[in-house]
Amino acid sequence: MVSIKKIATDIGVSAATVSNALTGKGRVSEEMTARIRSRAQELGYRPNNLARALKTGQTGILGLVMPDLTNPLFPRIAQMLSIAAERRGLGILIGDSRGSADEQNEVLKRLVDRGVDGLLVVPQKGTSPEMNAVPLAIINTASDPRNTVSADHAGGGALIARHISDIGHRNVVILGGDPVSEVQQDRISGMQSAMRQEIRSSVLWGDAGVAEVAERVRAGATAVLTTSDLLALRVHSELTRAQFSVPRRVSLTGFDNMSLASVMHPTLTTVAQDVEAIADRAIEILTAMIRGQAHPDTGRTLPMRLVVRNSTSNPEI
Amino acid sequence: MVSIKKIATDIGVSAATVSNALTGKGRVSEEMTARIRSRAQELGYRPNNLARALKTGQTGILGLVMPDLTNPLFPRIAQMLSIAAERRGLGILIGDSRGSADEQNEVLKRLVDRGVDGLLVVPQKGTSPEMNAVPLAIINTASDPRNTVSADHAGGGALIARHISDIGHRNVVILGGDPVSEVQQDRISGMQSAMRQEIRSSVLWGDAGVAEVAERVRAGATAVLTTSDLLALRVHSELTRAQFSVPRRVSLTGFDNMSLASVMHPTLTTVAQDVEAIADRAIEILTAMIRGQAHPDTGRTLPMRLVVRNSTSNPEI
DNA sequence: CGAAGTTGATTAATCGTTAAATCAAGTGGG
DNA sequence: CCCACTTGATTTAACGATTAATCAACTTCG
Repeated sequence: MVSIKKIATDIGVSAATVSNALTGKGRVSEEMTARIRSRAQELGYRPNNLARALKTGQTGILGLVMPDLTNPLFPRIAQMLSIAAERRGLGILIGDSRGSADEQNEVLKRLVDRGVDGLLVVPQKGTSPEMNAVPLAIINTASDPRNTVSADHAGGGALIARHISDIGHRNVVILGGDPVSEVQQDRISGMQSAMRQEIRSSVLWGDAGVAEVAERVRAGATAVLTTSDLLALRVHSELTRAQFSVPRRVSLTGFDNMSLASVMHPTLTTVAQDVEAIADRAIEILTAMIRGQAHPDTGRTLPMRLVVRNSTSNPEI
Repeated sequence: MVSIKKIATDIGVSAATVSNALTGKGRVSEEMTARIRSRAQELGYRPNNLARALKTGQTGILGLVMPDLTNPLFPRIAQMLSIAAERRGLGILIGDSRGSADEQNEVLKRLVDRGVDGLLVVPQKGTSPEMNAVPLAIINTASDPRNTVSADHAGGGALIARHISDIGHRNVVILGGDPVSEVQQDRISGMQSAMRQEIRSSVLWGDAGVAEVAERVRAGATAVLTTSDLLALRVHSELTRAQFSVPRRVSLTGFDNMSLASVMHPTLTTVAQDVEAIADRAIEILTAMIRGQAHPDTGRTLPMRLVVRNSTSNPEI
């Protein structure tokens, strides 16, 4: 490996001068800078980030902790984060917080031990990660607004509910996956708050809820609003089994606009998060915190977008 | 931050002794080791991995490069790799090789610059990553057997084809996503080689292929074998639109056993990769290479498993 | 009892880079 | 012509660990 010292002795100058020339920091003459730069180029010099990090205390690496990569939305977030980080010359070290909240904190510690400058966390449902060794940005939970970047889940719920309400439904079922998830709670309360007074709605949860949906439709519900596309797909199976046609007999909506939403039959009405914007803002806010600055967008949620497809229509009378 | 030196002066011993006591390397008395260990514990000492890495030349970090996280199988691989790595005390730095093969090589370089000890690569379709600075393990492409860990895609194709053939189909359509992908080619050639002589089969590709499937069924095909679950879902939409019932009129199979396979309607017959085993072996082989050893399993593929669900049945006659 | 070996610790160098302090030489001004 | 200032480079120390070499103090044994 070719080091700064090699270049130095090579040109006959001190290591400090080489460092200064390459980083443009100290005082080096134009001419010397040029000579050093070109020699570095020739030798194929690549700075040793470990040594640099040891000295400066900054690794240029962010830790990313996700609860469960099987949720298809998270990989998209991870990818966008990775792109946003790379654009700023930062790397991303991943940690998996499967299992308990304790495990989550363990992973955070491990990442800090590895020298990350900051942490990006999509928290386990219902947990609030703590770490004071380095700055920390939380993604996608609206609960803690200090350092959180999140889609406006409640707003998204409202969009869906207004759509359903606008096209004439008056008796709807809301289905959530897990009441522990604050995200899902936000989505549901958004739905509820946006529905006009005259609409009858009730909330079901989890596997039991999925099993009960057909019953509710039989009892008069004309629309099923779920908190995830995957849940919607499962409901669709149940409805098909029970011989209820979507959207003719019952309208169905998802959440998150995953790839399957445009590919299932019928295609699914849902709301989309602007994942790219979330990732970008998360990195922006975190790097600002690392620099010790406050970021103006901290705590503001990002709007969601209604995507109307073929799984919703007027209720038949 | 509490360093080794702090502990040293604290106890009144040299830094080297502390290092030896903590790592268990040099010669330190039982008693002194105990004292040092407990003091380190008290102070909450955490070794600085950067400093250690600088000296030893090993960071304990592996680079992971994936082509496209939107493919839902990759996140599962990433997660399993992350778990397998963590179990061995290793970290994973991610890089996204979206775009060209050039980009892929850029990412590899960046990771090496950051000091990774080795690289795990799921290559872009049709590319073969090169990097001689550090050991490199390739995942899921059978093309280059030296340092490759892969499911037995051809074997998986054979499993599916044999199943279809066993239950009586004699006229099948094979549908691939992209002929550039060697994985998909392997799957398809596996299907073809396992089908009995008397079976008529033809291969379609991509969007045009999806559009043509219904036509082929109308012309007498009774089964559609695809190279991915997502593709199968799209085909299912087309078939439904064309009023062909699955599996009554036509059987349909996917590949990879993604979560949607068990949740769509009808549930999808497919083949599963043992992702955990692949991840584990990949890490195992890579760490062996890093230690400079050869691993006995290098180049052997891992068997796939047939998962029969409701999308396949006897052809109606 | 002296040579050789063992034990438990210390010293000093090093990994590659950065940064503050220092220094030599040239420049300009009064 | 001398003092103050600027420029361009060097020295030196440090970041936090590891490791080879060294050393003092005991053991052991012929």
